[in-house]
Amino acid sequence: MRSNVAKKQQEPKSASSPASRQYRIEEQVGYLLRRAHQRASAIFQVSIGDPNITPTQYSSMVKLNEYTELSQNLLGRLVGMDKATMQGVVRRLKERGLVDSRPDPGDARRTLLSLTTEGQRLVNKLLINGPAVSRETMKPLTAQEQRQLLELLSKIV
Amino acid sequence: MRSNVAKKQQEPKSASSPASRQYRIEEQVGYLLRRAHQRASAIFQVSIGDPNITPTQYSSMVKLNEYTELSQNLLGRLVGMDKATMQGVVRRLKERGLVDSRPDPGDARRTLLSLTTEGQRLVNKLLINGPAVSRETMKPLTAQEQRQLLELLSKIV
DNA sequence: CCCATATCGTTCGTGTACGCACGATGGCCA
DNA sequence: TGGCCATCGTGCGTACACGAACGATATGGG
Repeated sequence: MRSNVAKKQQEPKSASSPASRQYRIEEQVGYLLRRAHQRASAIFQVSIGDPNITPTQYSSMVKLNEYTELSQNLLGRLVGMDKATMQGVVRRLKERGLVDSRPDPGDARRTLLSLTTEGQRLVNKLLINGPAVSRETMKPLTAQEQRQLLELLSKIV
Repeated sequence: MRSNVAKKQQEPKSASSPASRQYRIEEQVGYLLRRAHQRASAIFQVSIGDPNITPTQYSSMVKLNEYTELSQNLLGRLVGMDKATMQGVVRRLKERGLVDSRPDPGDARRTLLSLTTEGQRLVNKLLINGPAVSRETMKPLTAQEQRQLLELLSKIV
């Protein structure tokens, strides 16, 4: 057994705070979002069906599966990723043969991305587990709370 | 002006889906948590008052301000960070002279961490802006929705 | 008392995440 | 038409995030 969080002399300060509501880091949105995101990622990793696919790689592939072909920049906007971040995600997907690219014939600045046959096969397999991942993440909530959470998150994104 | 998201021939597939509710990546918790966390971090960065302090560094310093002295591992548990992640966070705070460390006299495996005088001064300055960061992040929500969101997030962390 | 087991902190490898600067290209308007 | 400005992709630097492996230390049960 470990000692219970902290030794006697290490107890939190500010035991007697005035009427002003004290600031607790555990009650701040940013902190809770970070923790919740960590847990969601962990659940994704064990439940999606392929330990080598990350959440961002998954959402990129899902979007490419919807649109067939997209420029790297547009894909980034659709999945909410910085172009510098997108760069790395796409590079790794290409290295694994899941995504292909070709220059845009109409705009020399752009690269058009698409799923390879293997990429399509993989996404369609992972999509089967997608709902289970979300279900597991929101397991502690009632059905109504789950709807509420999604709605509230949509508003602050 | 940019073309509106996608060209004609690039419209999403599965236009006619059967009665089965289709799977939209934008409606999945994990996806929304990632986006919301991104936005929260961006707001933190511009509103906390020091562009060189990150959210994780901030929460570590706030906890050290509460407990005066903590082992690196315990601090990590209190702020929800992996020990490998904690390592880097602490190293950077020490390099900037905000945190000090000494070996635990009672346990040779542990390192005790504490804020330096400068670290204390900085945290107390940042703590003034803390509430504003949370307020700005939840600005799109009503007061009731804000309470709901915090409660729901607490349940799934 | 000694050894199996656990904890603590470090290091390595991989993967997001983003600001910034860069060169190439494209679009618009004077 | 020529030049200005935006966009696209890349590269670099910094910072979280975590699994895995490691050596040192601590602890409890036989």
